[in-house]
Amino acid sequence: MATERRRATIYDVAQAAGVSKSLVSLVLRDSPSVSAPRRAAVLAAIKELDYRPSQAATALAGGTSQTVGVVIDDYTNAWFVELLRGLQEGLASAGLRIAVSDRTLNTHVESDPLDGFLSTRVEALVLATEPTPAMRFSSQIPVIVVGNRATQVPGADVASSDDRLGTRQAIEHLVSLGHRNIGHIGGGGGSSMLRLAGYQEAMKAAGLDEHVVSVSELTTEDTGYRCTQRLLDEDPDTTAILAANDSMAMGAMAAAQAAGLSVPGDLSIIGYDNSPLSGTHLLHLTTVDSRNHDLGLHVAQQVLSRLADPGRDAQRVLLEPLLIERGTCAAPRRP
Amino acid sequence: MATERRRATIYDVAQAAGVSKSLVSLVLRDSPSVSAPRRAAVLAAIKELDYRPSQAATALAGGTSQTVGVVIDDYTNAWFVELLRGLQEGLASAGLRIAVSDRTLNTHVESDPLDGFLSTRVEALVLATEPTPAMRFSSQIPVIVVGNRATQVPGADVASSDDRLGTRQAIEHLVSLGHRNIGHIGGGGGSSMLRLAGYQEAMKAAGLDEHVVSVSELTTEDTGYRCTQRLLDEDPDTTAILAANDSMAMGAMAAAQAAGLSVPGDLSIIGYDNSPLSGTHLLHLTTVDSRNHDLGLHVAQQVLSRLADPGRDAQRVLLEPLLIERGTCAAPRRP
DNA sequence: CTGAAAGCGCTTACAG
DNA sequence: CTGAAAGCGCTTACAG
Repeated sequence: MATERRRATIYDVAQAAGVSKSLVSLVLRDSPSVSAPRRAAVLAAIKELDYRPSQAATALAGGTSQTVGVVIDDYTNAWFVELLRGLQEGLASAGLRIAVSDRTLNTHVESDPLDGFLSTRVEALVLATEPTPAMRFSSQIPVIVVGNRATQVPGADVASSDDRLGTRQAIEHLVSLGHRNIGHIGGGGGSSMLRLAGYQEAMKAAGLDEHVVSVSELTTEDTGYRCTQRLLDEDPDTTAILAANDSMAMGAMAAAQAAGLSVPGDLSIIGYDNSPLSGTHLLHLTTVDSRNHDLGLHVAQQVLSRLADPGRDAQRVLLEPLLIERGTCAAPRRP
Repeated sequence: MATERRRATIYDVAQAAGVSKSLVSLVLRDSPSVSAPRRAAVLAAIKELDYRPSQAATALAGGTSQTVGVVIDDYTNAWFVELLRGLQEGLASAGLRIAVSDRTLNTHVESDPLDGFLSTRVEALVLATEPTPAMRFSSQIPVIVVGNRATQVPGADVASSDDRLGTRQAIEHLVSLGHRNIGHIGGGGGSSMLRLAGYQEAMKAAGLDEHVVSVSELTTEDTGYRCTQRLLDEDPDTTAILAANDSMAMGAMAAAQAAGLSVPGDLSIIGYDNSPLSGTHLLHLTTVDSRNHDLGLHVAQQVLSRLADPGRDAQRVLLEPLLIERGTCAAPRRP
């Protein structure tokens, strides 16, 4: 029944509750200046009519979308999930919702995911991706860049994990186990460069020779496999490998297996990201946790403080990563 | 410069282009009844002013959001990615965009992701998740259920892959290799039940005894590991395992490894989903492809045809899955 | 094509 | 608290 009836509006609710339209609006926005009985009457009418405020009308009349746009690279990248969760948690109390745009998903449709967000009039823009030229000049709205990026966005806040420190910790762990022949496999991008730098610093500090292999910009399981093959080929005495991320570490494990090397007996491996993958029985991978959930929470704070004070100086948040010891590291057989 | 200026509206564009407001509106919606020179003038003004139509105003005035809401379980589930891509491709030509809501993400915030979508006035709802009670009565708007679900939504279209056929194909493949002791590990949910049924049918058809192990509703790597341990414990003569999905298959590989069994030498394993995981060097897993991209395309067609003809009968689409042969199956050592 | 007008469903003061 | 009013930025006929 009532299938053909049009959607209930605020007028219908007011009429059903026997109050004014303004009062309904006040109840909707949780105004304290509404008496309990009237509030109850309005809520009852809302429920009765299955009324839901039109987001379009609310946004247009209120002049605010109450939405934060988030651009990510690709849904398949697991680190976004925890980031989004933290971000949403931190924003929810302020009544802000998030809208997510996958860059690869939109690539065939719009020139830039930014377009949609600007039409939506998002309150702020969170870029968990390498900023495109258009994103560098988004002006008007607050921008928070998440992660270590090659491109700078003028005036934007930045929040990231201290990738350089993370790989330094990983190398120190391997060195403390007695490893001296430690290779690094990596790819391109801002994070990869910092992780490489941390590796180099720590190796230098320990008085050890570097051995870095990279076969492409990508940091996939396949490139990890190929990098490891080359690394083991170039230096068969390698006893440990630090990968730029868990996917590459997974590839390293496959290459070790193919070479007849046991992990961690013959070869120790450390990943990066503490992805769901790394916690599996099959990998049980020692890795570095970037604390993406915490990062999301910090980003939420940056969004809120920026909205409260649009004129404030740009902030930088740098989180300390955590080494997660699991089963892929051991003392080398031949130190 | 122009930092403090308010956003350009359709009035500003009209004025800058020296035309009427109505004409701008026509250009925005690609009306053919606009002369080339005027259209060019309007487009130039739009570019000049960096004008972007307000989505809220467009939706409110036009009475249509041009948005399709998609509810998924969890961003970490890789099969959604291809589904979303196909869906978006199929919807883009009709000018429809998609909005995605992650159920676990929203669980702490709204009672139901449906609320947000109804406020947005989405044109249609795509449920790639087990429908909640609220979703069963969404009424008014078209609903398309994707995947094999335990719950029915009255009047909704359904699109899914033929899971039962998929596991049947998998078992037939194992049988043709000479396996007779084939176990199945699974969990709960609509897909799992159908995959189980396909296993049972094929085993029966081949005159073989079933051996099914399930330790929980979940179909994770961990449950796959534990199911396999139990299965091997209950029947050490098992030569092949069919898992309800790739994650469980990964757990099976870990359990085989822990038990000192080589894959596929001692034990053949087949997964399901053809996830990115299954294609890695480390797994190189034989699996079944559900053709999720195609599924997304079909769902898009269902959305469009339903919007074109709201009164049409509910449709069912059932896609034939594809067995992907990789490296985890071989003839059994002891047939 | 133009131009004036009404309306989409809300929010926001504001006088009572 | 109410009630009438203006306005958010568009779309949609409609007379010219």
